[in-house]
Amino acid sequence: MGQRIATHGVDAAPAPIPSSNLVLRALAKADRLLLEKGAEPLHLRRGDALIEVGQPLDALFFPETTLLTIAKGLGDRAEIAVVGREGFAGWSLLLGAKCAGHSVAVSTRDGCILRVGFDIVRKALGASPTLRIALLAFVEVLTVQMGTSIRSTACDHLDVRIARWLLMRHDRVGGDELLVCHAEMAAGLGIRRASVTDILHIFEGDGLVRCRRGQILIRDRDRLEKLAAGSYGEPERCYKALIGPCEKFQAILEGSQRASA
Amino acid sequence: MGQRIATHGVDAAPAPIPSSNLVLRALAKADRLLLEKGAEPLHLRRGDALIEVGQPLDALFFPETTLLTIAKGLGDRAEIAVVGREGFAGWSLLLGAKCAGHSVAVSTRDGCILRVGFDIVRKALGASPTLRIALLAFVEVLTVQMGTSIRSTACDHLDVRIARWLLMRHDRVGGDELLVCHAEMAAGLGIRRASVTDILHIFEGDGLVRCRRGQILIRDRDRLEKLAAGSYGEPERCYKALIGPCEKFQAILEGSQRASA
DNA sequence: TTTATTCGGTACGAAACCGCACCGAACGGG
DNA sequence: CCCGTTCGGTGCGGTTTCGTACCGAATAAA
Repeated sequence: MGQRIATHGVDAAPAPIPSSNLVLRALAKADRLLLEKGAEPLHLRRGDALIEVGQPLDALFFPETTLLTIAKGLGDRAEIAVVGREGFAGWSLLLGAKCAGHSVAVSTRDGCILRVGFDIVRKALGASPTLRIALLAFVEVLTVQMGTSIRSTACDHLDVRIARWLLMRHDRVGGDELLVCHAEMAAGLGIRRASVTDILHIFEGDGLVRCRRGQILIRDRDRLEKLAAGSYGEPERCYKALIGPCEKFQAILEGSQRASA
Repeated sequence: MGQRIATHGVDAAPAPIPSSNLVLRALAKADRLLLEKGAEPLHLRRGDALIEVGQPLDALFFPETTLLTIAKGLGDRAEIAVVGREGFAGWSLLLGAKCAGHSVAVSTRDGCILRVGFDIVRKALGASPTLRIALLAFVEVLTVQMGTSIRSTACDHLDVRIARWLLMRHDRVGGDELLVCHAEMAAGLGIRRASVTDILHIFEGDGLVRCRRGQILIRDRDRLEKLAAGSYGEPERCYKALIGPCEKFQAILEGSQRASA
């Protein structure tokens, strides 16, 4: 609730070109320039809200070094997707919506994001048929991710759901360190904070993770994947097939995000 | 499973034109004809599988008098969406996917559906820019529906989830009669069959529904909506805003679906 | 009509989670 | 360095939901 609304344009750093966003990187050079030219780089802080439910949508947001949490609901707010620099937020715009059906907020340390106003997007889409195809591919990945979430939430026990949550974060962050508190995880998953603590303890006892205050270190990714088997992996394979190689989405280029300390 | 794979073309009834599918009806006349001309009407039976996970996608399916269940998962299969004649299945094709990421099956009494092969769709999309916009609008509605499902599944108790399930079916069916068995509901929701039975009894005691074997009668829709408040309604409002009026998706034209008895 | 199958009613112990609440430790701001 | 705040560890009773299983009734098939 004490969420700052992102103040567009403030802290406008020099535009990082070429962007490190993987969707932009996967574009044909001409298409990429169409978007990057009109892009407005924003420096955001953890907790900043980019999109609030019901507000008009007017831009796409391409994370550079941030992680975005897409959430839904007023009282009980639950995460419906997580987007790092392998994707973008605001896709509803491409599908014809005028207002946001969910909220988007920054959920990692401070970082950068590219904002592309919709007038620019529209013009670019008009100029390039291949651009639309590329952007819609990520929407497909998202629907797969959401479908997997539904199934997992409905059928899986908390340990599996938490493992999945950790893996998805891990994919989208440089290094093995996740900066989250248990309460944040619990809210995203729609469960008790204490349940998160309990299960993380079990994970820690098994050597899967290592926890400190506000931080979780991933120590044995393979076994986490094994634990989440059936509920993890499909969206990632889908991404690879439609957009490009990912492994860990962050592994492709490292080193450009150690600027916050 | 004992699912029949749909045998395309068999039982090809005379093409019902204009279609009773609401997405097609909402199209501009020219756009609609583009699709309907190449449409192949299929008569399907309950349980028929239209799309199986991993198989190549090659068509869109516009329900006329059927209800489609979109499901995900191998062992534990859960419903991720339900589509009646207010929408269509196979949307991943519009987003660039070549293979199905989920399964689609018929889940009401026998009925009709229009199959439009993707070569036709592609040609039509090339010829009409407005057609793409119209079809993508339904994808937006679907993402909203899926997001709502995630939140509901994560945060709501079973009675609310079941109420939501009933309402969504009721919206997409002519009349107040749902033809489902408890086991089917349970599978879709990823819960126990006995839990469904128990909660339906409570609903029945409150006068919300009336149950017979393989059938549920909706008796007090208003109170069902009140019960599901917060988890029901948003996708429907979204539909109205993007595609057209709906109220109950079936209320618009009645009478054409009493042909199965 | 008879028979096989599906469907729903019911029960009961066990497990998973929840709600709540308390408390110390770690951390950040003054 | 002190103090207010956030974060995590922990406990416990209470629900909710599960797993499983059995059995009669309704229905479809023979």
